[in-house]
Amino acid sequence: MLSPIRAKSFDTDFALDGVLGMPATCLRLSRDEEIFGEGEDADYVYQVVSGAVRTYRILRDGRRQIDEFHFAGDYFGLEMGATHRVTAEALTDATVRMVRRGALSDLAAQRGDAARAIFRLTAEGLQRSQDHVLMLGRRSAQERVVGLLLDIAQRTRAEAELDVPMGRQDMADYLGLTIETVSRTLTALQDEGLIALPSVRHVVLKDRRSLERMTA
Amino acid sequence: MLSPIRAKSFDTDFALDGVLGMPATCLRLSRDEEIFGEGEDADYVYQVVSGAVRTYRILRDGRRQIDEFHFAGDYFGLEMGATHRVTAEALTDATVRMVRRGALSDLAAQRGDAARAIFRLTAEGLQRSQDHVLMLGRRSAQERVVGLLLDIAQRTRAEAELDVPMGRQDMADYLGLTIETVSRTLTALQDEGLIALPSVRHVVLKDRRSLERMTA
DNA sequence: CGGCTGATTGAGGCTCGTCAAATGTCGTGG
DNA sequence: CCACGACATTTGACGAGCCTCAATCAGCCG
Repeated sequence: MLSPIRAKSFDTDFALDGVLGMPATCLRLSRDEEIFGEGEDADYVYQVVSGAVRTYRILRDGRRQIDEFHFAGDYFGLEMGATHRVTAEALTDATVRMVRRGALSDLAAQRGDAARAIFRLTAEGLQRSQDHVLMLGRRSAQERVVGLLLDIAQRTRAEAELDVPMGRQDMADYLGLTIETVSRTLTALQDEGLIALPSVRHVVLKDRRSLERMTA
Repeated sequence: MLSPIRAKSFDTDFALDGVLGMPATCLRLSRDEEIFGEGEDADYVYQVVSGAVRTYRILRDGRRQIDEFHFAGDYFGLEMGATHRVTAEALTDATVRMVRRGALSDLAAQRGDAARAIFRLTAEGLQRSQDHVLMLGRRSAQERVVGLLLDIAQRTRAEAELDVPMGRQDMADYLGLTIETVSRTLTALQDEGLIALPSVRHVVLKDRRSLERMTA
């Protein structure tokens, strides 16, 4: 349901990898470790090397909305503005590369392809966010859960069996649901024969055609 | 609740107005007239001159999600990719300027400030979309309606009394609610003394402080 | 003054949230 | 290897919030 950004971003990756690949500092993170916080100065841009990352915001009363999950190869933290608008944390043990924002804008000023690559990443983020809006505004709990599973499958290049790197609470906070509704929805999908749940963090898509029809 | 993009985009407006101001074709539209459709070739970029515009997507079964409302000065239709991902229609009678996408990318290639301006517009769109996600994922009907009213007030530079340019169905489809819930919520806000509704498309913010506290 | 469209109000139902309890999972230490 | 404890997930019962369907009302234009 969410847009297949990876297929389209090969040259993006290529253009930026020249930058982010070389002088980048690598961070090793353990699960739930914070990478940056909402409101902090945005000095760096990041790329997931391995593992996965969540970015989120919280309301005063504690309600949390996960903005996006970031998988290997994805960039994050490249919002405009001097400060981060979201908090970023490792979803699992992970390693990320970071580049100084200044280095990136220097590069963008020198090389048009790099500037275009950064622009494209931002535009793809916008598309993903718009898909997210559609999901939250107009889809049922079941459609949302299915949409997330298919999105994870696509972004992690999984076939039938997929590895869900986040817990139920993370899924709920991404989908605008509660943990109980996510759990119930997954067992309902299992009962309907659409998926199997060999373990909590593994899902088998047993009828991908039907699942995809639900999210169209 | 939504981000105050206008305050930050003065130089953006300035940089692009040089382009969009001169060789632009102007379209006069009457209410509900389509500007472009989802899936059509994205040949132009647009700016609202007067009136307002909605962009939206619809699911197969007719559910509609309004992506964004665009007011005077706002740009729209500048997604990457060859085709439009949303449909754009005039919310009211409106006039919009349009520039060929090719002209814009030529300019961006020549002038760094123009490229940066376009990038900034996209990044601001992303921020707005993220705010929308938070609203749809984690806010109650009342909080959503209040958020929209305050957003309209801000973007149209209204003080206490504001002009709501869209009907209840548009509000509902932006907020992920039904028309009845929007209507009931507005009368509830009126009963609580937080707003007044002198007419269907006019709202008076009677207690802005309380309203703002609801959306923080 | 009708007639049309859009908004409001009402009654009832369904989906999802809340609260609570049971069950499962995993790491740690015996 | 097993037992234990901490934590995550699942399940259940119930309620709230929002949706659906339907009727009424308000505004607007001929």
